Amino acid sequence: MAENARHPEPRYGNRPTMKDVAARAGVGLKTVSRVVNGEAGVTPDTERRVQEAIEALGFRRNDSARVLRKGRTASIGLVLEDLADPFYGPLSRAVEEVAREHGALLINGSSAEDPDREQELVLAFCARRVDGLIVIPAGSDHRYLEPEIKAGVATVFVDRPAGRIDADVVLSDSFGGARAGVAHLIAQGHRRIGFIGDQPRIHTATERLRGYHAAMADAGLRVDEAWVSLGSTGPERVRAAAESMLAGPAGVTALFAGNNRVTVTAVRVLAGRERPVALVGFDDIELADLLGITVISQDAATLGRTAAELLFRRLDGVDETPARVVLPTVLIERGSGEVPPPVDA
Amino acid sequence: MAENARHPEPRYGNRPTMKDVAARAGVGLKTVSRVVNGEAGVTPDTERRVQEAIEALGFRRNDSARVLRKGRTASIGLVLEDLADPFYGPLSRAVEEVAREHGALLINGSSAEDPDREQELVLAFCARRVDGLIVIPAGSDHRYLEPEIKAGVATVFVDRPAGRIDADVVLSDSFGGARAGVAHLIAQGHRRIGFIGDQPRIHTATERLRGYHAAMADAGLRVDEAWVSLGSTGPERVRAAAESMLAGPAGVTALFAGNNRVTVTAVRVLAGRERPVALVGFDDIELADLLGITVISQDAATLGRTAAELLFRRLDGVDETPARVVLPTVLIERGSGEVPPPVDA
DNA sequence: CTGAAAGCGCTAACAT
DNA sequence: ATGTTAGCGCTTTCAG
Repeated sequence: MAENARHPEPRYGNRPTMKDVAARAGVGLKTVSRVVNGEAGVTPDTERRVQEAIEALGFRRNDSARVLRKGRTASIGLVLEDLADPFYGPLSRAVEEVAREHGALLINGSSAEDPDREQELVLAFCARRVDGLIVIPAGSDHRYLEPEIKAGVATVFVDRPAGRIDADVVLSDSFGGARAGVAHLIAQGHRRIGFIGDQPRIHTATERLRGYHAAMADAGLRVDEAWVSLGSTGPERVRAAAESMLAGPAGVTALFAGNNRVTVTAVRVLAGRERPVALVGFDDIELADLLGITVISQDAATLGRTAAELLFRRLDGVDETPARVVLPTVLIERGSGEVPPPVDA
Repeated sequence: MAENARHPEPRYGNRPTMKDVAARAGVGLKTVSRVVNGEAGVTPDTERRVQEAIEALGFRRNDSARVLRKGRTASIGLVLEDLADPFYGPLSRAVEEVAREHGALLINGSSAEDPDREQELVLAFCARRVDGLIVIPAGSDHRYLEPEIKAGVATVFVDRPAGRIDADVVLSDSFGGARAGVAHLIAQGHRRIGFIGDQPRIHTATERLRGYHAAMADAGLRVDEAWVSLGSTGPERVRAAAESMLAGPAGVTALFAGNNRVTVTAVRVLAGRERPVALVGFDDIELADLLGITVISQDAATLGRTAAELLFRRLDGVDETPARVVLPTVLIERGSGEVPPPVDA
């Protein structure tokens, strides 16, 4: 075995190569390659001998070398915000499923909503020569991707549009969804409605806020600036915002929560109050049915699947102008959004 | 541009290489390599020229070639059951975080609880020459991994032990957790307690069932076989199992749910009944606090982090005998588990 | 049906 | 400080 311990590092990853298999099977290198890749033109007998050598040696083709030669890696990269967020799990899974159908693997990365980290991940993926990229943007300037896209890396943005670059994008109808949700509250008789959303640099946050304003304007309702709060979706901030909006006799009688994180905290805050306050949240949540939470639902899995399908269409050579797909949202009435305002409000 | 359209396929991925950069900067290939990798021994002036060429050409190092030479890919593979399951998102994220600290990327795959698919994913990861592997086993025979492990692929199993192979494993204390949960119900006065769990081929399911039996035995309680049901965690099956256990005057007065999927359905079933039934579930769930669900909580993120740290310790050359880490669970009382049995039971 | 030779883009080892 | 050469393990090309 260790006949010649010359190598400074024994390279414990000293795996057998096609050359080794060829030597053992007494055939040429190319024949092994043919067998491994199921190419035609090998005698059953030769094939058997090669297979035996493969088994005996525990050979496994080195895809790095293969990639180097072929140019394609059969892998795609997905950069999202946080895999631990229940919104992104299903999205990622849907992307994986489509990738699998196309024989590709998925490399995942969480940007933690940090533009630098997004870029770092994207470029690392590009260095690995992923065939395509699905990005949920954290930053607002994606010009750094230009050379990559020019070099042929298919790219699709999801959930939020790319900044300063023209590329495919798949979105949920944040504007329309929020507008419908707020209109629903107005239809219950509410006139003082609060909006708590994510940081204003996040596209969906401002779109949903736009929807809120549109619905209020549609109904001819005034918006007090104290009713609107954008910022971190951390529990402390959301709790403070909600309590401030609800305070006093002229406090809001209904809340619109800008995303699932906000909804969760809002539910906790409202659960502790005697007077019922109406609530509609953007994004569905597990067990929201049992808690009776009315939501504007968007389908994360469909978002992911749509993006992935678009990506693979590009990889298959479709060369249309960048698409902008907007997926509809659905209002699901479960009770919390159907609470009327107090009679004395 | 297209001065010479000789190539049959224009290979739109015709990216610049170090050679191109070298030519443009008027330096040798190795100098470019030095600059790209931040190695010492380059004049500031030379470095600047190289950097300019890199910018101008949009060069990005091809890590496939690098990997081929260096032997390590700085990537690890994670095979889990389903990324869309709220239990695995945080686990995956924790693994990613540790990988990131070690400069490695994470490749994800969902086995969908299918042993063949697990193997397929694992072997695909190995072909990509991941440095290490974290596997949540779907199958019960992992001998197919022997050549890989022998070849130096560090491997850690999580959530369930590997089958027929000796390797590191990180588990939650399923047995102890279930035993404590059931003991808690017994302490409330329950004597007829049902157990609904996952398929018996899943290790955690049988371990939790063992815990159930242990707690019952500890209290000298008889177990009616009609009180135990293992199988799919799909809502229909769980609902049927729960309703059958609850039926009749001698039905169970309390339920122990074997995992988060089961708990969710159990909560829905119990919500529709007039007589209160106690419930303790294994795994915490978002919003369980608002719903007052008592659970045995296990920490998915810690599970993932522990496994990843173990993996990287192996990659750093630590060569101890395989470890078996068992993480404790915590009983969180929220109300549903503190309901006493009806007085007439 | 089979194999030898070239080369994918990079890094290691050795010049200069 | 910089360049040259060889070769990682595979696929491609072309010759037997």
